[in-house]
Amino acid sequence: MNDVTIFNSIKTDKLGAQIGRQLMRAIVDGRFQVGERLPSEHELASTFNRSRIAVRDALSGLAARGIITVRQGQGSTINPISMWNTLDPEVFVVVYGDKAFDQLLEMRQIVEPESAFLAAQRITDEQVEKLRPLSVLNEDDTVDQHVERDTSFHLEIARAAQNGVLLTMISSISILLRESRSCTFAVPGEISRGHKWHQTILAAIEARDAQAARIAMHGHLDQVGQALDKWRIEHEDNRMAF
Amino acid sequence: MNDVTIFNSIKTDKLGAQIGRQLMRAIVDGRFQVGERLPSEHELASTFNRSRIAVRDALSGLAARGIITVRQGQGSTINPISMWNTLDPEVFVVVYGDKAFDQLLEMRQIVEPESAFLAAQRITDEQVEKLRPLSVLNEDDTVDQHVERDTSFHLEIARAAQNGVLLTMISSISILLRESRSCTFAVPGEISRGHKWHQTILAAIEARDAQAARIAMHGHLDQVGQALDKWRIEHEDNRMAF
DNA sequence: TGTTGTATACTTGTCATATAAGATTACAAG
DNA sequence: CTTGTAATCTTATATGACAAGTATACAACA
Repeated sequence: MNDVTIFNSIKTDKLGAQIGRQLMRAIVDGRFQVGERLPSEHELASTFNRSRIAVRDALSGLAARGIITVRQGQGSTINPISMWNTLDPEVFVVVYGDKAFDQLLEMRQIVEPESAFLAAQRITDEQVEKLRPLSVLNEDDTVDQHVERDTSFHLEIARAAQNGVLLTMISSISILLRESRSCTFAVPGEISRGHKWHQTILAAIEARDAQAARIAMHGHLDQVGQALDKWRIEHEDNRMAF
Repeated sequence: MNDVTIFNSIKTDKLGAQIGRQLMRAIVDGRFQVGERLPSEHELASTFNRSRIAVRDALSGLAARGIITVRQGQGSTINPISMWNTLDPEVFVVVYGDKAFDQLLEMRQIVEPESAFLAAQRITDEQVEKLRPLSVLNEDDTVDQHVERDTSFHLEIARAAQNGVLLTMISSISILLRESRSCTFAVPGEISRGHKWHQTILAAIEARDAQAARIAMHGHLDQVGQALDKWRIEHEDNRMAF
């Protein structure tokens, strides 16, 4: 009855999702060209040796993510990548792999300082109280707890900015950022550095000093970028082994 | 055989999408609480007087957008709004209605100047050639053509910024912005003002002057905001009629 | 009292089969 | 060259069935 997770969760994916992933992988790998037609549902059912229902599940999943367009009587055609919903985590990991950290960080550096800026102008007293405990990073906690706390802190700031679109964007990024955060928190001394920056940001927001909040958030993200670089240098030899 | 579209396209939505929209509307209207269970597929099939297949289509659509979680043996439960993919156009229009223009514009003012900044630094000669014709706004074209051209121009700049995440964000916004653009282009003189700003932005990017590109994009969006205000004043009386 | 097994009823997941309806093609009729 | 039509692809929807996960109540047991 302890909190530690010993066993991995048993994978219980629906058939449609599994088939969908295989199809997505095939599309991303270029086995089907943009504009090309996929095999018919009947054919796919045969090749995967599953029912048409399962195949339809998979196809409707791909269609919902903008990857294909299904039309009655005509079949399924592959959409240009510009139509894909690459912010969907399922799509993102396949399209970008694990090496999108730089792009994500660059995006954060564009959006999050402004998020802090607006938050400092618009945050309510209630939201300040909610934000304060989230700013603490305790050395004794586990990596997962750090990731959780850090994510919540940045999300709460976005919420305080009182712009639903901004909040949605940042939370989309947050989901994709989980792995990156695990890496940076593994760098020695990063927790206390992160903690100090969080306090600086919090103080600026509490004081309703928008400019200071923007600058502090920018500095914080610079520090995150440096941590990411350090982590990479430390793990470069591992990658060379492959 | 002319280009002008006289007739509206016949709506040919799939049953699942229609049922899904009705369910989404019911959820947003608060007829079901967060965490609550939806009626079973069988019950829903009865109430909508459709097959279970159609209902399952609808539910899997909602699940793909993060609105509900479907679990075997347990039914479908409604997720907290933080899990909803509100960037999905289908979800966005229901959640935010038509009055999210301000939030969208604020988001653009955060993201797009940086998009132009990065584009000026990273654009290739080929991309400049693609961008140039898109910058032209011709007074003789239809509103739809303006919207199309304008959207492409801003998207191409985002593409030139060479950051997939940024591009995806801006294209997500673009889809939601279609209606807003139709409004602003209806304001007299707005086409030529937009044209001039586009030329300014293009020139800055062509000259690889990142600072100038950022400033120009910011000015352009300020002008769009003013146009939106003008449009609102002009249409205020119409809204009072309701 | 508290735990364990079990039956039961409810849920979604998957399947096979059939029919409706849109899309495409070829081709005959005018 | 256009129009109508049949054939044949495709997906859309319906029906009925069974498998399998989940929750609950309750008996059996310690």
